[in-house]
Amino acid sequence: MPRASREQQAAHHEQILERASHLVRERGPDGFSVPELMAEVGLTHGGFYKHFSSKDDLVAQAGARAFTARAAFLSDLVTSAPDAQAARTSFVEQYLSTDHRDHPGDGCPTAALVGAAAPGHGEALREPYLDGVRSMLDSFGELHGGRPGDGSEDPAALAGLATLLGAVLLSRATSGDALSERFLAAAREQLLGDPSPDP
Amino acid sequence: MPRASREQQAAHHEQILERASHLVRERGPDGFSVPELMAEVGLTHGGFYKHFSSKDDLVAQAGARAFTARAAFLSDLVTSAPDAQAARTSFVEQYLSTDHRDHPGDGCPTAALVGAAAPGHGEALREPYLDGVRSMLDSFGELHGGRPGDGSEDPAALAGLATLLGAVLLSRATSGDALSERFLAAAREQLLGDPSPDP
DNA sequence: TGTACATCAGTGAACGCGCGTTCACTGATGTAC
DNA sequence: TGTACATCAGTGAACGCGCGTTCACTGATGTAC
Repeated sequence: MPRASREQQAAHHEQILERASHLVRERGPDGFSVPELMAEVGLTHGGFYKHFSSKDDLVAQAGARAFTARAAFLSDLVTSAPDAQAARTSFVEQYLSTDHRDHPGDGCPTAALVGAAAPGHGEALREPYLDGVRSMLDSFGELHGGRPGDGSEDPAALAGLATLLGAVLLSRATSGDALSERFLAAAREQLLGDPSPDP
Repeated sequence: MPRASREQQAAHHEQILERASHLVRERGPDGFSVPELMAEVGLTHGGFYKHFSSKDDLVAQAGARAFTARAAFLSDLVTSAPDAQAARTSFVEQYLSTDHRDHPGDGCPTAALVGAAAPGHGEALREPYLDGVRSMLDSFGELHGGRPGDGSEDPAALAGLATLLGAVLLSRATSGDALSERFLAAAREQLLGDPSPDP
């Protein structure tokens, strides 16, 4: 496959970035290799550098893309709810679902990348991560009844996000044990006052 | 240094394990190499396999050691408090301190290893992690007024741990930004009803 | 519209590197008498 | 207590491997006339 058309090239770029945005959430920046990623998209590794200047560059873009995709998903979820109370319930129940626990690659990048954004793990994800956290605090803060754009100063939104994120990470780390579902249920109970199980 | 005495060998074993228990919390199981670890202890890498059968074996033991050391630290902290209420305050304030945020290598392994214990990252840490979470739930549950040994069924302890862990991880991921301290303060406020800043 | 040619997306071999692990070797330690 | 010798903790060169990255090459694409 030498010399793809511009259309094909754009499609390949899109496929690489899309696949990477899932892989980086599933396994972290060091959990997949450039040859592996390219093979999954049906290409060979050499062409990678026609699309990205380095793996770090790819990781930064894939991270940013994960946050954008997640924001769109949450926006849809909130828009399709009849009122703010229902939206908040949907938000929390989706976040604390076993589906979200079991599919980090399709899920919240704030949770999936929290380790990779910490100091000592490179700078690639730092800026997209901070933007993503602020955006999530804003959406969650509004559902809490806060003023738009004030999520990052609303203690209820900050503590609520910590509870959601802590519960899903603990639930993933204890997958297969009875504790896993209990973390999800306990966080749901605290945030919604509703101990109803996963549907 | 050929043929160390039994005393020296035991001391080396201890030093390797101790250093590894910090490194694995600071950087994760893949964040340090065997040659690096051995050099930090003043030895060469070849001798490593006289002490451990593989790096995975070391990681499992170093993880278990981190949980044991942490349990001892928390036990001291609780014992030195005048009553259960004061112990609970100490526990939460230590957990949500900037010192704990900035020194993951000396801190809570439940937080530091939450990513490495999740599925798809090897089995080495699975068992020590589950034991560690249960032990932490038990101590925290008792301070909440629950019955001894029932922490893993107490929703307040489960949600409380999720909030603590989520806050410290988000605080680490946003280090250097104003958000970092806000996560700690918001979680402290929720768990203690006390928004007082880090001393 | 047709032709000649420059461009460049993708290929696959090759690079240097650090990893986990192995192993022949060294020489002080620990033991047997 | 002294001597002879087997043991084995630690050394350091070497292994195969997969990584990120480079590069000469290919040949269809896209452009200029």
